[in-house]
Amino acid sequence: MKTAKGKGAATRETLKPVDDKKVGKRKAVAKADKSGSKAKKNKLAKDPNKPKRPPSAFFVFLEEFRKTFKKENPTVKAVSAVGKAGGEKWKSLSAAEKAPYEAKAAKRKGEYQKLITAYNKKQESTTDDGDEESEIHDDGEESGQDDAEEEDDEDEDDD
DNA sequence: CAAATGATTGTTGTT
DNA sequence: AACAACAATCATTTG
Repeated sequence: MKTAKGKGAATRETLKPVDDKKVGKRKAVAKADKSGSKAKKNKLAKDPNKPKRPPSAFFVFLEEFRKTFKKENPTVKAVSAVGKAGGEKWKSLSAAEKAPYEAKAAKRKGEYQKLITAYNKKQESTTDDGDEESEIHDDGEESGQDDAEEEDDEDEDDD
């Protein structure tokens, strides 16, 4: 067993290179850039068709928590209040309680990956070199496809 | 009037 | 591998 302090691959021990409670506002998600000027935003083009990221277990839990929170706190006004309360509560939950939320989040993730794949497939068409990959040809196409089969499987362990 | 912000954690995406 | 930004929400606030 050498490797002494190598921490080599950090098998156990929580690896936390950065633990900043607040990185100082990661970003305020800048959006809406339509001020006449066309800023050539190379790299990372955002497409309106790009599926949004799936909600994490925390968000799934939050959605329900929000309702409850507002129900018990109809006077609350800031979203931060629910966020803070939800965050603390979330940490208070046990893995078993988070399980159902994670399960839902996991499912959402699967669907998202499918969407992303389809989205990527559409984008994959042009083999042009990458300079101006933004081909702005707006025009309806893509006739329906993909039928969503709503499947609600409730697997609850019996106790 | 319209858009950003604030606050939470988790997950995905990019380098 | 590790960091960076974003996912929902909604009243408040600023330009």
